[in-house]
Amino acid sequence: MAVAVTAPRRRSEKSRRAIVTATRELLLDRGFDKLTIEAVAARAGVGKQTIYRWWPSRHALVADVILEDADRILRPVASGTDVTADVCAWAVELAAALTTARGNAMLRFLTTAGMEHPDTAARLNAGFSTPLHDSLRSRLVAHGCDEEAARDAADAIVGGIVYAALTEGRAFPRRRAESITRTVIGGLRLT
Amino acid sequence: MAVAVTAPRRRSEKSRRAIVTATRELLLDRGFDKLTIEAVAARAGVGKQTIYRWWPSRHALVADVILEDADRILRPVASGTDVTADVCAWAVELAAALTTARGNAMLRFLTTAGMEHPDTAARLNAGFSTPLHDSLRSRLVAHGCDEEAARDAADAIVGGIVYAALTEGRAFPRRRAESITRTVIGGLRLT
Amino acid sequence: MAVAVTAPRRRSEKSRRAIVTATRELLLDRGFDKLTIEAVAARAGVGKQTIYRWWPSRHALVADVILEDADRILRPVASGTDVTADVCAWAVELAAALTTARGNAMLRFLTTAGMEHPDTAARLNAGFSTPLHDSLRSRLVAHGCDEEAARDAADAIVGGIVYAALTEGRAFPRRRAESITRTVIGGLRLT
Amino acid sequence: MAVAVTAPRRRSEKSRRAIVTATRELLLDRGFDKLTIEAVAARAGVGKQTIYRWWPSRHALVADVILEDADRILRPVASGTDVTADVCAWAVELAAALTTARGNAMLRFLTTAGMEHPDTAARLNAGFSTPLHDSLRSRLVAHGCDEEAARDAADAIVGGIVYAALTEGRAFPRRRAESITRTVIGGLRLT
DNA sequence: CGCTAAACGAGACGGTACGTCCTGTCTTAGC
DNA sequence: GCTAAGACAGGACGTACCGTCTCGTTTAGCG
Repeated sequence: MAVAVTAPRRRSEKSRRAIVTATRELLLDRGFDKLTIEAVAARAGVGKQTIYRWWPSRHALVADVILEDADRILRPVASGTDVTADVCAWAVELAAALTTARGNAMLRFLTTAGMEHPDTAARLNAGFSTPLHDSLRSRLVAHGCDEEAARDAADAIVGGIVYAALTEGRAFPRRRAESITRTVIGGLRLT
Repeated sequence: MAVAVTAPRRRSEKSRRAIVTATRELLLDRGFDKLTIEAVAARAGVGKQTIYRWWPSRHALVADVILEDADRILRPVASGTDVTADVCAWAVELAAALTTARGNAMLRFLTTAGMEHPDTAARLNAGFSTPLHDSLRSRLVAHGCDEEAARDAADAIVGGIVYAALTEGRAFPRRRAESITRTVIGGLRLT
Repeated sequence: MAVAVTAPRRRSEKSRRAIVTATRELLLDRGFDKLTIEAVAARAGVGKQTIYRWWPSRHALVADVILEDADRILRPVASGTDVTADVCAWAVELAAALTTARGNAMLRFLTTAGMEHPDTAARLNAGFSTPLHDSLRSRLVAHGCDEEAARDAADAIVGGIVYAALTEGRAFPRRRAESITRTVIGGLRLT
Repeated sequence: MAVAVTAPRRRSEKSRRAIVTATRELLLDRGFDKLTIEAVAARAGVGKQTIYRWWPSRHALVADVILEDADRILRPVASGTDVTADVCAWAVELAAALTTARGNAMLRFLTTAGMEHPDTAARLNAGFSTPLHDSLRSRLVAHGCDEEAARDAADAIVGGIVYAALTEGRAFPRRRAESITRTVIGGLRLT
């Protein structure tokens, strides 16, 4: 019988939101490695300790902020009659999200934030890469693609788009997302 | 008219090597964001100014170190009779390089180092992503693949492998690199 | 202050004692300026607020602790037949009290605690310096010494011993207290 | 022949003076325990590290400042024909110095600063108590007073005045310094 | 071959931010 | 209904590095 062993530390929701908001704002207009805990605290009108009390590191804080915004990027693949069309549309939408100023910035923070601390990396994978990959893969499987091929195709499509958005930045043209997707899907045997 | 384009900068090669070596060592055993100029200077037995004289920033220094090691990762695609076999072998080799302790670390530094400073990012792209992509793409074109399809396939294969190596780290199994590659190439019309 | 002795303050005597005891202990084994309210609260098993409710500052708390221990140091001058002998004995006893580990520590806290806040200084003077001075002075007056000379001699003896105990610490030899006392008293015209 | 083994660490005299001056000013208008290293650094226009590089603690810094001002208080006893007059004059001057706003403040810092750290206490004793005591004692010895009596008388006079200045603050009347001095000297056998 | 200017090692400097500790106030859960 | 427990805004601590700036000391290349 699960008794509430963990004391329900009376955390101030107001402070939490102020901190997350301040972090998001600073992240967008100064970039990840100009982001300092002191600046966040000052902008949020909060003591530094209140940040350190609830987040172990700057990376973890940024991770939380990004995860809160995850749904701007993560969308399910539509389940219409034409798989290829659905997947292409989804891919273009993904590319679009990753080439907005905000989305591209988020992608970079995402990559950097997970770099040093394995726990943060794991959380970010669970919140991003995995759902992204899974939604595509399961859509393909639902259309008769075998598991392994679906996984490979998902790797290729997601990897192709994300890696391009990472190296080419906002210059990556959305239509190439469609082009890549078609090339990969073309080789699969679908119903 | 004071030209003297080739300024005979009397730069000490000994110091340069000591700095690059010290940076590489510290990078591998402390990680990118624990790397400090002071630590590099101390380990190299060099004054801080000597570093600042020749490199504008920590990112640029790391970029140089990584580029010096680039050939551990970049290999041309073999030009045998079987394109698929050649590309698969190359892909597996790439995955292998990116999943060694050193290679995976380098991939992460590469990603992080290019994140803040556009110039550094450009140099790193020119030294890594571009050659990687090009060597694969040109091999495909040489086999009758049309330009656009070759580019897309190269995006999918390189992206798929690199992105997986980035998110899954050393756990990424090399055989999946082959599997991805086959899936993508399967859809192309090759001679 | 200190009128209404039986003030019906709904104050928990248990907490008061726990706080004072904890303060005394921390004072003796960490020193005055390592003494923190949080540490006192923790050791006394008391909320911080309970301390702040009854004492305005750290100095005041320490003052209370010291005043509770005052009788270890303050003794009346014996009223035997030989003034000089009585005063010398008293002086040696004072020096002894001020050169125990605890007494010397107390002397220092006493001095420091009164330094910043005038009210605290006044309370400490009333509890220490004044009684010390008065008991000596009145004994001398009782033996025919005129008021002014008695006051000066008391200043010289008390000051001489306390100042020496302050500057020389525990190294101050008790017999010098006697020697000083004899030198001063020697100049007075006593019955 | 002592070669200058110790490297002459190129310390900035300008910074040193700025720090000492800032400390003195803050000490006088905010008091010892409101004195913060950060405030000193800010007022001196200096990095905190520059303070920490040369002084181990706040107490040590204050000690230096006080010692630089020592000569405002320390004066030799005049060597005229009348010992009593010379000593009285000296005592009144001492009392005067200790009852100016600045002198009294210094006396308190002196006492507090030496409280926690034995090294600082030793330096301050060597710079203050000892010279004060010695100049008086040697003057007495020079006039035929035996060593032990001179030491006791010096203890009584210096202690009487300093202790009074400490407990009574600026209210201590200078003429009482003379009165105490006369009372003590009256008991000595001088030539 | 000796002069001279640069590059060098060392490290002090004014600063920024760190992560920790404590202050004094305010809130809440549990006896 | 008190009170311990402790979260909060704030501020100073002492440390680590930043990037700049002298200091002497090599050292390379020209004159």
